[in-house]
Amino acid sequence: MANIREIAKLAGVSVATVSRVLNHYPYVKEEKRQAVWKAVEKLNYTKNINAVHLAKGKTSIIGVILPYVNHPYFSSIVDGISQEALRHGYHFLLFQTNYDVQKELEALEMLRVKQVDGLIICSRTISWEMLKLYQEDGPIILCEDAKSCEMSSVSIDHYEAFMLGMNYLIAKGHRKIGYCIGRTSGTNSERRDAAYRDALQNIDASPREEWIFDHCLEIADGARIVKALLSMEDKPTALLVASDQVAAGIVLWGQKNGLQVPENLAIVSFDNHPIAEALGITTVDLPLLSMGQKAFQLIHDCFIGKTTTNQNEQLPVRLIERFSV
Amino acid sequence: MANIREIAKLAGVSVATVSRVLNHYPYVKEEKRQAVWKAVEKLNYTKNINAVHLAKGKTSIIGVILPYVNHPYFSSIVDGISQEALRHGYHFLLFQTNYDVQKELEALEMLRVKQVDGLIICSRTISWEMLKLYQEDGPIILCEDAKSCEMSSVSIDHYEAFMLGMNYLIAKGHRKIGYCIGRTSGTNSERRDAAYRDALQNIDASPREEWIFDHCLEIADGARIVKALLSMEDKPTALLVASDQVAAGIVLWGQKNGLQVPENLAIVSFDNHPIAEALGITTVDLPLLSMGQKAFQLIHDCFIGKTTTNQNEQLPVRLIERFSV
DNA sequence: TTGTATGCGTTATCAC
DNA sequence: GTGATAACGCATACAA
Repeated sequence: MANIREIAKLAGVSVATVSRVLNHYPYVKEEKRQAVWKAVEKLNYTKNINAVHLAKGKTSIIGVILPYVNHPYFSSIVDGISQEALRHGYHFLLFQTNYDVQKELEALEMLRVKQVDGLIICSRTISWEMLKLYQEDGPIILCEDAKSCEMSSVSIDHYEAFMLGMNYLIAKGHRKIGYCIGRTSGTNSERRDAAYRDALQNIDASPREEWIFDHCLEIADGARIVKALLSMEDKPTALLVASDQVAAGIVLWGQKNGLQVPENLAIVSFDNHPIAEALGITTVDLPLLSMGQKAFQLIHDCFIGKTTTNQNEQLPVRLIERFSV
Repeated sequence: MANIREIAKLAGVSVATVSRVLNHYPYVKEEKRQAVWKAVEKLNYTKNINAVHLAKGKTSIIGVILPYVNHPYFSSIVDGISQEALRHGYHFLLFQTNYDVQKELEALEMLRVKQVDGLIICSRTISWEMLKLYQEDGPIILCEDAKSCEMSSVSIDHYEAFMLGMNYLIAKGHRKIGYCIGRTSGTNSERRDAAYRDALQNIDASPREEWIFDHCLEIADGARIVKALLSMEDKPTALLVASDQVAAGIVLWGQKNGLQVPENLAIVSFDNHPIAEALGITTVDLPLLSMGQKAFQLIHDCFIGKTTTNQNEQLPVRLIERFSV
């Protein structure tokens, strides 16, 4: 593979001039410019991008940390990041962690070793304290409210979203309300839980731990929820379901097992993915694509020095009324 | 940021020895090894991976080309690639092309400039001829049958899969059969179309172009299909649907509009994603996760020199009988 | 076992 | 405008 020196020799100029031509500098005599391009053509030359990375000390690659790529919630975010990165000539490495701290640490190491210029963390297990150790190695953007820990973030106001759902259910007369969630730990989940409890307190009702269902991620989990509900003596009359996928599962397995939505159980879910529309599920629209785009924009602002302070953006949500309540 | 030279100085050894320690070479005296690690610790040293890439001439990064990341079909494949890459200490860059040839070319360039060591192409628009120009730059694995163009591939036998579905429908007495597909071009789509026509020929039936629905990708497309079917005078009695997502859309929008599955329309779909089980849709299981894993394994075999010839693997499919026929 | 010297392919500085 | 040459940070062949 030809390198810049061979080009220089063939074109009869110095490597510096070749570099200038290749990088579209002004102030190169036209005839030399021509000669360089001719040599490039002739030797079928391409830059070795690793050399560029080394010389420049940056890669134009960002890292994206997420637990699962094969889930609509996260692949929507990735979609947004991807679109925006492409527009700015950036690439991204995907780190699928399955919420394993070891894997999260490995991804963070990529920032230290300069494999990536920055990091977007869609969801995490690792602690904020640990995270902050890597802040000096490059910009990190979190997809959760990180104002209190003094890191940059773009997030959905999950408290507001859950509150919206709760108040809607309450307005429709429900008092026995439970919820389904992917995991109970994590900033976003904790905010949702807080909204749940606050909303119940507002109507002098108390939360019921057995109405809170953990590990709800995909359609198949709906079967488990339905089964659990059916075997309960004192059932909730309504459920907030933190993923349209799970809500769909509940609706569909409910149909088969005599638990009708909304007759026997009201549901408000979250995301507003196509499946919710198809099933007529009332859902809170979460701007996941926008969040991905915004996350990249924030990190890019750091790269170009537009931003030096921590930014914390919140994206609005809205309830979409359909027929599951 | 400290570099290897500073470590060498502080530890009182040469850079070569530092490198040996860092890369776990044998034949380094224990006390020097200790000294090096102590210096590493003290200066909070990390390798600059770009320098490693430059010196080694490789990156341990592969590129993955796909049209959409936010679609279960593709994110399943990515999941497989991701899992397997991680096991072998590789990372991957995702190139979302939206089937845009320009973007596909940009991704291929990453192979030329040594940004990636190899490429997995999940789906493409670009021609085989163009693709072959990049073969000399590194291994390329296609997720489609590429035997005839002499490139490596791991694929699902979509001809067999479609034939399986067709014969099942035919055995159930259907003769008026159409199909839904993501796009009509592409190796995989062409193989499916061939199976469709061959199967009909076997029963002396002829294909009906108006029963072939293009651009079927996600749930929402089901609404369009249902509408089209309802306005047809001469309807098909059965449909092969190349994605569970679309099949789900047809079932759900059909319910709302008086087109019952299977009473008015039989459906066999493909993928065997959770939504198909939830809706009781008879589907052909496609091993997408395995395909992703296998794709990485093939490319890895090239890296370690285990394979020099083109490999063409086919993964088996199986029909899962449920209640949509 | 260890050190020296060189290569990897650019970019960037500085003198002319 | 242009060319030498020094970084960039590491791996490795070769010599000792």
